[in-house]
Amino acid sequence: MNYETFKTNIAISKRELCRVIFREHADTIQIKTEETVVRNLEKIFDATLKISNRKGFQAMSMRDLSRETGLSLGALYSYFPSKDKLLAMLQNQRRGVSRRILEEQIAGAATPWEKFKTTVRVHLYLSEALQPWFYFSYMEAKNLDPRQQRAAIESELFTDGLLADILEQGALQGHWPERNHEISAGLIKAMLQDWYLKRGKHKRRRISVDQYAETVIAVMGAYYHVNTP
Amino acid sequence: MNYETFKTNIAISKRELCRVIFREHADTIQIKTEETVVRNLEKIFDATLKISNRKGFQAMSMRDLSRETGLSLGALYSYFPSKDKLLAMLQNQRRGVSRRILEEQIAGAATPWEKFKTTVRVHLYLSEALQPWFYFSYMEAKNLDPRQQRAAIESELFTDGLLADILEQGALQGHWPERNHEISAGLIKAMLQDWYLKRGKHKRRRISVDQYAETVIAVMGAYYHVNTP
DNA sequence: GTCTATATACGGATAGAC
DNA sequence: GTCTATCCGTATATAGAC
Repeated sequence: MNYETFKTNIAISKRELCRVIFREHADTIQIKTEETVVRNLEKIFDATLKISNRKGFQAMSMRDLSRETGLSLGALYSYFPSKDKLLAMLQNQRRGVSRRILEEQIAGAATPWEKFKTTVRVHLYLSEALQPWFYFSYMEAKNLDPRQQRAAIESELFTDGLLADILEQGALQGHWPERNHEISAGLIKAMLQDWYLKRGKHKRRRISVDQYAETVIAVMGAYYHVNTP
Repeated sequence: MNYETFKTNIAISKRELCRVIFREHADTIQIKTEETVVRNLEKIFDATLKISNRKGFQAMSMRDLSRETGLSLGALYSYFPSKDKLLAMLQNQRRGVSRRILEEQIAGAATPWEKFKTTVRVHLYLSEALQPWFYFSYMEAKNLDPRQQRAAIESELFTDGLLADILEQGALQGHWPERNHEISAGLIKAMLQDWYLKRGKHKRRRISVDQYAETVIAVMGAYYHVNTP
């Protein structure tokens, strides 16, 4: 698998994400025509991510958002009840989709090493396809209310746990030596997150997501004594 | 070297940092008695980091800061001319100190591998000693004005360059094989930054900074075929 | 040096016309 | 569905007393 095949197979369009969000928030969204809502939600989310990722969600005023989307203040408020809820809408959905795709893809891998490589690649590919969403949910996590902050932390620990379990499995099955798999998982996660946190840097250096994935795999392969070509 | 010895040898007290900041900003600080300024700056910085690292610098109001420091709004404004300048004061100083200490320590190491290990350890030890400052300057970098944002990016690239140079040197001297050292340096940096970005997680898992340092060194040692005990 | 009181602007959010 | 006009709270920053 590489990024190209992933993109065509998965097709997680922003459009689709917006449609899901609309269905889940039909109660708080005042407009009822699905096509209109999806079209405008996409505009709103794009604009929010664009402005927030430059100067922070708190620093983005509703007037900024109005200017960027071309919608009036009043119109904006018929798509979400408050600025805080807008934040929550953006945060939750991305996590659910990522988790589902990640689990589906891992299930298709046979050995622990295959599972490991799949996790690394799929995580990177997801964050590549939805970079502004990933960046946003990392940087704005602390602006959530306590309840949702717990959800964000749990989600962080979920990937860590996934990776640690795979590494543990491989050690139990004798594919590689024992290590502190919890620390390893944390280090891998750090490398995966750096891909979307420093996107500008990687772009400037002309590093492709596939090249990055293979390097992360090679580094951990060496540490776990897995022979890689 | 371990964290204990580092801490006693270096003694980068917050107090000292505040004193340097005072001297550099003597023109904009209205109060002139050094002892008073240093004492209050320490209170102000501690409070700013505490509040900002919880809910973000933008979300911290001057009234929050007044409450936390015990100083009135009026008093606060005699220590800095605007909230933005306060942000800048916090950002700049930390970088200068870190860079100086890092370069001093690396100069004392003989081989590329020793230099590498020193860089990893010193970076982690610095961020351990000044965790709130490191976290803050990472998370709030985007709130700086463009001029200072460039300085922050340069500082990011400086550590990357330092690491890449060391790795390059080692390859040239035949200590290890050729690799894409630029990517390697980025991955290492990501692991180093994760230490202060996810401090809560590491604390909960009872991972010590020394244990973390040795794991990062072991991982990259394996990738670069360096024999580690 | 530090305080209280206040000027002034800008923020989120809503009402009601079209 | 979308707009304009506006309410009202809270923000940063300053003036001037002590």
